[in-house]
Formats: sequence, C-alpha cells, structure tokens
Amino acid sequence: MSQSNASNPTVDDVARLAGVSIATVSRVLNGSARVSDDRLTRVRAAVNELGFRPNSAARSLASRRASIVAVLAGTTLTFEQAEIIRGIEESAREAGYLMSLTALGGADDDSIDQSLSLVLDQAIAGVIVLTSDPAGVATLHRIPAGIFTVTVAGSPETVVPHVPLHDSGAAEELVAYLLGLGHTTVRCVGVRASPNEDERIVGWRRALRAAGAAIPEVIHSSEEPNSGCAIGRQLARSPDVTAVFCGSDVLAMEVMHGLAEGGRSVPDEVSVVGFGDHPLSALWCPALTTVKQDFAGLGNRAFLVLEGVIAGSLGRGFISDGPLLVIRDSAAPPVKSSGAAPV
Amino acid sequence: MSQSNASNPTVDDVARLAGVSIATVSRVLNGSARVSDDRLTRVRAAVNELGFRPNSAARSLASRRASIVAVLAGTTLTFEQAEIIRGIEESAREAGYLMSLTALGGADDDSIDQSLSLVLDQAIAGVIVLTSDPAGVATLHRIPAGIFTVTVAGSPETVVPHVPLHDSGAAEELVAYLLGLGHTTVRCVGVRASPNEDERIVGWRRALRAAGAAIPEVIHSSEEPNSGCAIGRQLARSPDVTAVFCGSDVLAMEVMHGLAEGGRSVPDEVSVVGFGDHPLSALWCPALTTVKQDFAGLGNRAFLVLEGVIAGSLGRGFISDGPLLVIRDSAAPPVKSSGAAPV
DNA sequence: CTGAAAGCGCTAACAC
DNA sequence: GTGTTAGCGCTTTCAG
Repeated sequence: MSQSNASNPTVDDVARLAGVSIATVSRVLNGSARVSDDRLTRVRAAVNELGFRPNSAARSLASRRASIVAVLAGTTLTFEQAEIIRGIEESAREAGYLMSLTALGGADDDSIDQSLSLVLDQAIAGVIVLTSDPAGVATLHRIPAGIFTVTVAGSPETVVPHVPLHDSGAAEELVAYLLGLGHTTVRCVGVRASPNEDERIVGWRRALRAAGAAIPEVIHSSEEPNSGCAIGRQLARSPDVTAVFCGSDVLAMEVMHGLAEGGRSVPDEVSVVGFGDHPLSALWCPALTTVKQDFAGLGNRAFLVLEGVIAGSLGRGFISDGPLLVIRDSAAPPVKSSGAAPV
Repeated sequence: MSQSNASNPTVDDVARLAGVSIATVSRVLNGSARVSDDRLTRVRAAVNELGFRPNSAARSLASRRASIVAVLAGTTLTFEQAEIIRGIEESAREAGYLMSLTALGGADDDSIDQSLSLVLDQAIAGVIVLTSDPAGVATLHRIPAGIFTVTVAGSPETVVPHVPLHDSGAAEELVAYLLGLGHTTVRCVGVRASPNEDERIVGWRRALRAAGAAIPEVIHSSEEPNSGCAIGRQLARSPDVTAVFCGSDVLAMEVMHGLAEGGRSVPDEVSVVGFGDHPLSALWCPALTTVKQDFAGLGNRAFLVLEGVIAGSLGRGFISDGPLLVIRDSAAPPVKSSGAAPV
C-alpha cells in the first residue's frame, strides 16, 4: 500500500534550495500570507526544479483539513445516479476536491457499516449520500454526528441538508399531459420502494386528483433487472388501461416490451411515458415521451451545498434546470383504430 | 474544508481509558503484533466507548501508506466504463481501499494536468486509468514515474501493466457468426479513435480475412451523442450492405435507427450486431445480437493487478469471464423476402 | 514580511 | 508482550 518508491522531495528540500525557511515555502504553497516577490520566485523555481508535491497526509494532519468528498450510493449504474455522480464530480473537481465513490453493498446494516467505515476511515471533507434508493437512506442514519453530510435525490430524510429535484412537479406535468390527451385515468408503475419514487407518485396522484380522475392502485417494480416486462404483460391483460406513467425511462421501456409481448401496441392501444429522458429514449421505438430532468445539475448543486455546509455558510441558492416535458411518440389520444402520429 | 467539528478522540485518549500505552493501542488497531487478551479487550472497549476512529492522515503520514485507489477516465457514463468502474470499486472495497473517481475534463494537456493534480495531491496507493478513450491514453503519459499505475481496457500503451479484455477475439467470433449466416462481407462502424476500437476492428478484420471476404473501409463514429444515426442513414443508401458490425451496442442501436430512417429493415434487409451486451439490448426491437463481455470482471482484475503491483508481486493470474456470443434477432441470413426468425 | 519552534495523531523502531 | 521514544512532512502560532 505504499505511495511511491523514491522518497519525494520535502518542504525542507525546497526551502534549502530556495534559501528560505520552510515556513515561507508553506506560505507560497497555500498563499496564506504575503511573501516578497523575490522569495516567491525563488520558491516557485525550487518547487518546479524539484518537482515537489506537498504530501497531502502531512498537510491534512497539520491543517486539519481534507479535500475529498465522499459519495455513497446504492447503485451507480442507472442513468440518473450516474448523471448525479458525474455532476458531483464535476463541481468537486472545479473546487479542487477529489471525489470518492463507494457503492453500498446491500441494504443490511453490516454491509452498510462496512462501506461506511471505508469512507469514515479516510480524511474526508464531507459526504454526499444519494437517497434515491433504500440503501442510501439506510446509510444516512448510520453516519455519525460531526460528519458534514448532504443528501441528494429522493425526499428529505432527516435534519441534514437535502438537495432535491422537483420530481413531483415534473411527474404531475407529464401525467396532466396524458390526461389532456383524453385518457380518463393513468396507471402508475413506481421504480422501487424508495423515497424518490414517492415524489413521482405524489405528482402522478396530484395530477389525477386535479383532473378529478380515478386513482388506480400503484404498481411497484422490483429491483430485478427486467421486472417491468412482467408488469407490462400484466397490464396488457387489462383492456381498460390506456395510459401508463412509469417511474423511469428504462422502466417504461420494459413495460412497453411487456405490453408488446401481451399483444398491445404503443401508443395506439396504450400510451406509455417515462421519466428522466434517458439517452436512448429518443431512439426507442416508439420514441418515448418523458420529462427531462437535470440530474447532472442536481449533482452540481449537491456538491455546492456541501461546500456551503463545510464552510458554515448555508443558504446560498443554487439552481439547476427545471423539468422539461419531452413529447415524442409513445403517448397518444386514447383512440382504438388508426396509427396516425400523435400530437 | 475541515473534517468535523468536535475534536475527535485520539490514541492517547484510548490508551488512557484502557490503561495501556499508545503503542499497544496502535497494535490492536492494526493487528501488527500480539497483544495479551486482557489488554486487547480493554483497548477494544475503550475504542467503542469513545467511538474512536483513527485519523487517517496521521496514520498515512506515519506509515507511508495510503488506501485510496484513484481511477481516471474520460467518460464514466457509458455502459462499459461504468461497469468497469463498478468492478474496480467492488474489488477495492473488499480489499479495504476507497476508490476515487475523476473524469478527465478534456483531452488537452491542461485539463488533463488539472485532473491529474487533484489525484496526485492526495495520498493515493495507486491509479488505474481507463485507456479505452483518447483522454485516458493521453493522461497515462503525464503520470509521473513512481506512481503505481495500471491501465485497463483498450490496448496496452506503455510499460505499465495493462489489463485487457479479449476484444479482438470476441469481435472475431461475432463477425464470423455473421459470415456464417451467409453474408459475403460485413461493414464495421468503430466507436471512436481509441485503442479499444482498434481491438474490435482487428477482430472484425481477422474474421473477414479468415473467410476470404472483402474488407470494406471502416466507418468511424464521432464523439457526438447520436452520431451512429447519420451513419445508419448513410449505410441505408448502399444497397449492397447486408451486415454491419458496430463497436458497441448503443452504437448499433443508433445505426439501426438510422437504417430505419433510411427505409431499410433489420434484420430482413440488413443485419446489425453490437458489442458488449448492454442491458437494453435484449429489449431493443429487434433484440440485438451481440457479444457479452465481462466488464465488471475486468474492473475486478484491474484492481487486483494494481494491488499486486503495489505489493511488488506481479504475475498472479486473474481471470474474468470470456466473451459470450448472444444471439438474438438483429442478425439473419441475407435473404430479401420473408421475416422468419433467424437461427 | 520572515524564521524558529511547537505540534497535528499516529506508527515503528528500540529497549525492556 | 509492553512501554518509550522518535519522528512522518506539513501548518501555524509566535516573536522579531
């Protein structure tokens, strides 16, 4: 586990070469105080000549500061999570922080504690936990006090600052669109038993209620890869369903696949919409109608908020793009016959 | 950037509470030497009571060891990269390492150096760079000597250990399958100007050569999101193309989309195959014929190899799953008329 | 503006 | 087995 082979140059080496004290070297290194131009130049030259890189462990030990933000997530592979993480990394990098990423092995306490220990055993500046899945929220409750923490995605869980996306509003808009097409009601397939799903379901229900439409029971997908397919096949057996709102685009694709297996055509017989605007949604056949959410922007904000928490200056208002309805071909008015393009 | 608010307990606190010396505490902390059961118990109790967590900066400074592996990648979002990264993280976690992830801003030296500095400024055990894209290989050449480095995916670039997937063999098998279906030759759409593409193209060419088939010019996709669509449309204008091998499943989906826009049906008029077995490939319409590659396993291996390099014990043989031909519906014999299911 | 000196919290010889 | 003693390489008072 050693860091490198040759013993790297130290501040002392630089100080000696530049003919100054180590304190001065330290000052130019982190610009903590004024240094005369003369010495400044000499130190910089020495640094370059030696290829000096400050030892971060020593620096962190002496300054009691860290510049790693840890992100904890149940899954790192879904489009949404991956984009959020990318956003965090991007902002972190710009601010000079390194991002660590650790997947939560499972949702059980043991594997969570194990993952968490790894993180807590490092000199970290703070952690961001993605609470869009159960493992994330379970983890949150096991983070000891005194660790700067921010949650992102899903619903607020505790007293730690939470950075949300306006999922309920986005879902509501999409479902209202479906209703506007003439559907008497809309079925809902939720992503998982996660907070995030709740927001989207909340929006779905709100839209239905606002339109005075019947509110059918929510169908929950499981964590299995293609669980949406079975749901689609099941839905295909109910002749009365004409529109389905899915908690994510991938889930919508699965449901559409199941619907097709069940002999129902989209959007002619049933309209299906997703959530999030996955890159492949536009290429899907039929192209998926969905709402675009700025997940990467959410990640940016999450980091920025954490940075604020660390600095003790909460409350800065960061904005990411609002949801955007993306109308494509997978939803149409509830007519039985023709195949004319919708909208 | 501070690490927490209250001053955490230190080894001294634990030693005092347990009534032992700090050296003993240190010993039980890292099991470096035998400690009597009596003291062992007392120290553990004290640790728990205090909620003591060793300060990693101090530990790393004193021991000259680090337990973070840094991964550098151009993109973190594609299925392949994401899976590789997940594999690295998984193995790292099991070995007690934290994984840091940094995206290479661009392929220019400045942004690379900036990303690299972030990493090099931390106490890291080693780095893994994903050389499946140009930014990765460019980065590799800017990593100073003395940093334990391993490259993964793509082709070997320099003297650092490289952990490859047998992409050329996988591609060859797939193209041979196409040829076996009766196609006189197969077009090739490469992912990008990256080493990884080369391996796959190599396999494609080898299969063609082995069959004595004509070797058409390779078409390169650009970095743009849906660049494969334009290629598909272009391909649709050539009546002689009956089979297309694409460097990735997503690219294949794009090409198929373009082909459809150009009025050509898959697989009736032209067969299209991808590479990698993306999760959505099975749901695609028509379901994509491809080769499954064990990207996560590749990530596992990459970490294990790095661990070996760090420990100075190279040469252990790690294996990940070999490629697996996944025959679905997007490829068929080159007949013009019917739509009978292939294979 | 600059240097000397005192640690940061831990590990690793080294004696016992 | 166990304690004592030096530091790891840097930041940060504190004088000057």
